[in-house]
Amino acid sequence: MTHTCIHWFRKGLRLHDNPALKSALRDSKELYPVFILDPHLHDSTRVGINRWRFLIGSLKDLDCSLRKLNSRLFVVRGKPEEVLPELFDKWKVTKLTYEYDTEPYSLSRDQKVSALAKEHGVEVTYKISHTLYDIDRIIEENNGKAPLTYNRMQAVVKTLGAPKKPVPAPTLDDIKDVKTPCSDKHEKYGIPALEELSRDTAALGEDLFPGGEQEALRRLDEQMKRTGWVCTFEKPQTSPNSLSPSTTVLSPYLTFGCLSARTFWWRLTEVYRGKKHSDPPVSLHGQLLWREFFYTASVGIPNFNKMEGNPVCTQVDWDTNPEYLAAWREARTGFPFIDAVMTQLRQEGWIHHLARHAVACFLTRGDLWISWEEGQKVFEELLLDGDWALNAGNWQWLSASTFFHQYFRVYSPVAFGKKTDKSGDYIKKYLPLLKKFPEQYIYEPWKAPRSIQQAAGCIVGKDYPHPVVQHEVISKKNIQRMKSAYAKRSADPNESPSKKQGTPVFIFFFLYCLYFRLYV
DNA sequence: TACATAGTTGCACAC
DNA sequence: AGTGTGCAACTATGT
Repeated sequence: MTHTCIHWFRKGLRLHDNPALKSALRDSKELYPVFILDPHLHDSTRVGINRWRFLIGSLKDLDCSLRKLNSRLFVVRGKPEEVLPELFDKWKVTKLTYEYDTEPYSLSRDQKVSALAKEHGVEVTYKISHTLYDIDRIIEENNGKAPLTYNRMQAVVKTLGAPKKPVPAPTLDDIKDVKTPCSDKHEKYGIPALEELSRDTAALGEDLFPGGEQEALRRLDEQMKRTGWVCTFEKPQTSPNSLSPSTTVLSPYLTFGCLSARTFWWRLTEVYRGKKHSDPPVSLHGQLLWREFFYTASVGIPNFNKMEGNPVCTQVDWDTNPEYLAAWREARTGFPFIDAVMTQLRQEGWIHHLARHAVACFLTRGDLWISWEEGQKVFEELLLDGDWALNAGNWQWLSASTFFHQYFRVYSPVAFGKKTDKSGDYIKKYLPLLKKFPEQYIYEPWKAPRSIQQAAGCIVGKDYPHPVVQHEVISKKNIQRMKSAYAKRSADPNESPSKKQGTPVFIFFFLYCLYFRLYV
């Protein structure tokens, strides 16, 4: 019991399965739980209103839980590399603990902070608890490279065994010898109000997915009670356009670390025990492994959130088209399914994974031929579960740039939604303007005769836009553009140095070498 | 080395 | 309603 310790919450906004916090409690006499509002991360041009609300909810919940342990949360405003050294001095800190974070910004930030801590005589301890495994170990186990297929990922993970068991949340007994100095002077470390962070609070809808660990654990309990559903869960069989979510919506809680992935994993293991159940990649365990897969890729592949300089990403001549991009972002492409999904995304901050597929394919290789990096930015702003690694990885997947290569499989902005919602109830919910269109035209209102448009009280071209593109025509053209991008990829050894050369070139080179070995 | 195989979730159309 | 096909034909991995 010697240290005065700051536990620095960044992600990992929870008490359960928080080994770094446990480590802080083990040998400290004073504890300051700190969250830093970092202008780099918490920037209102990049964080939408729903994500602000989720973050604030999570901080309130964390503060509440800490107060039950006779402690509290200190919310500090400023750059970590500036405010932490000040706090080290002010509070006479001797130890700093935090959860390991693999994002490039976090790694360089933490490196700077660790150096500063050393200068201030502060001991640094960090623990891995955001992911199921130590991501660096996965890469090591795969000969220093990130697996590029899920199959390979599974093989590698198998050698590592099951993920570690989660660490229980600290109790009053754990904290009884550790004090958190609290006084009125500390009021400046309060949790921010939404108005402090964002201007357009009027745009807020209902709080469907409140932030915080308690809500995360409640939601987990609720989902895990559905044992039959959990055991038969197959992601591709869930619906992208049901009126209420067809999946768990635990992703925002995993992103912010309100829920530990290992806690989720082991709860699933309990539910599965002794029962027939689905398996990865489609099962719920499989979903957690997908998360791990993209985290591994994001660590092992340089420039993972970019096309240029990303060695595994197919280089594509995407168009710069601000009009198309705005139409997509603002839900006015003229394709009701696409616009409904984009509306749900903006209003609620969560859309089904397959809905993400449909709009991502539409923006990139399917229709609008706009770079996946543009889509990535929009998702990062609007998704509650916007996660650096998963967002970059999935955008590469859907644009057939990395991981997925069957670019000729194109989602139809008309047909895809019909498979699970023939009558278009989802469209009618999010685009009430179209709610009087008959079923026959709800996915393609521009095909409705004028009289039907009039009866529906919605004229295409006036009240609702014409489709921005002709999908049947443009998607065929785009497949050919993808084909030529792939042709360049396999022809250019600089782009993929590990790839074999064009076969004829290789054969000539081989014969050339053979000739010299034998005759020179 | 060369080839086979699989790949979480495409679509349209036939039967 | 489910299954099979053509579409044009990709890559990473395993053997």
